[in-house]
Amino acid sequence: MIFDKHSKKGAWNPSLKIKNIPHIQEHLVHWYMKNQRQLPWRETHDPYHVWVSEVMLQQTQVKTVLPYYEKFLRHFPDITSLAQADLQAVLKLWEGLGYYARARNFHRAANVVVKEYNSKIPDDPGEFQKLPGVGDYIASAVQSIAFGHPCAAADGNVKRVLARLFQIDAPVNKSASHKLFKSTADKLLASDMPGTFNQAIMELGAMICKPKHPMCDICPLPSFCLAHQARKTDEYPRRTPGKPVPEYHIAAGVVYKEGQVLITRRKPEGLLGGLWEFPGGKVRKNEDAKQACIREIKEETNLVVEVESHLTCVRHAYTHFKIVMDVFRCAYVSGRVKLNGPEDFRWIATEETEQYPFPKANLKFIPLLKN
DNA sequence: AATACGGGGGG
DNA sequence: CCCCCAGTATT
Repeated sequence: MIFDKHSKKGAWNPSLKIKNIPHIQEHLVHWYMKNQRQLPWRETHDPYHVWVSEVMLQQTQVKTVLPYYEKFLRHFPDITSLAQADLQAVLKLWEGLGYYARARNFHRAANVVVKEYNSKIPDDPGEFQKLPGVGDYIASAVQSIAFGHPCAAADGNVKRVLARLFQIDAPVNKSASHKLFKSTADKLLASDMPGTFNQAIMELGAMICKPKHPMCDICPLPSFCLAHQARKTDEYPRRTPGKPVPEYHIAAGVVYKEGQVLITRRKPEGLLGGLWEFPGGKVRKNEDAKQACIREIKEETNLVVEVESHLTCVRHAYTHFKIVMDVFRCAYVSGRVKLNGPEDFRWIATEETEQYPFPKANLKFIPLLKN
C-alpha cells in the first residue's frame, strides 16, 4: 500500500511514488485509440462544443446527455447565440437534465465571454476557470481537449481508476481528498497529448473500471493495478458513508379557471431555480394533503380554491431528500393573484405546458392533465 | 470542511 | 423500492 495511515486520524501519507508512468500511459492511450466510443463531442476540438459537452456530462451519464447535446447545439450553435438567448429558452432545453444551475451559469458565462473576451473562449486555464460554473474539472477537460493545455482532469471516473491503480485510501467523496487525486492525475498525465490522455482515463473508468463489476479481464492495465493484484478492486475507491435523506410530503394543485391552469415560476436561484411548476408546498404535521394544497395556494398566490379531486401521487428523489407529492385538481373560487414566493405566474392552456421548463416531478403528472 | 443542488441506472 | 453515482458554488 502506497499510502500509510499516520497515527493521526484522517492523515494520509502523500509521498506518492508512481511506477511505470510511461507504460501506463502507453497502454491506456493505445487501448483508448482502439476502443473509444464514437461520441459527437469527440469529432471536434471546437472549444464551445467541448464546453457544452463537459457542462452536460458533469454528474450526468453519456447516454442521458446525447440527445440534449444535439438539441442544444442545434438551437445555440455558437457562444454568441447562447449569450443572446433568453434564459427561459436555455432552461427549456435543459429541462429534465437536472442541476439547473449549470444552465444558468453557462448562460452567464457565455455572456461574459462575449462581452469581456470578444466572444473568444479563453485559451488559458486560469482565465477560463474564472467563468461562472467552470471549476477545476471543466477547466482541465476543456483546456486540455480543445487547446492542448497539460491539465489533468480529475472527475469521478479518474479518481476511481487512480484509487484502484495505486490503492489510494483517501475517500473519494471528501473534499480534502481532491488535492491528492488531482496531483496523482497530474503526475500520470501524458502532457504531450493531454486531451487524449484525459479522455482515455475517463473512458476506462466509464467502460472498464466501473464502480460495480469492473471488467478487469479486458482491462489494459491489470499488470499495473495494485487493487487488482491484491484482489481488492471492490474495496476501491474508498468512500465515507453518506447521511440519511429525509422524506417530505408535498401537496400541489392544478388550479383550473375558464379552461386554463395556473403555473408559477420559481425564484432564479436555489432548488430548480427559474423553472415553472404547479403551486404547492409541504404538508404540515396534523394537516392532510388536501388542506395543505388549499393553504399553500392561498399563501403563494392569494387565490381561494377548492379541491375537486385527487389527481395522482408522485414520488421523486432529489440528492439530499425525497418527496411524496399528492396532486389535486382544483377549481378557482375567488381572489386575484398576488405572488408570495414565486417570481411570476401564468394562466395557460394545458397544451402550452410544453413551452415552459418544468421539474421532472411535475413532468410525471402533466400528461394526465386536460382542460 | 460541509452542504446544496437533479436525475438516471442497477439490483 | 432502495442504493449508488458525483462537479461547482456557497456557507
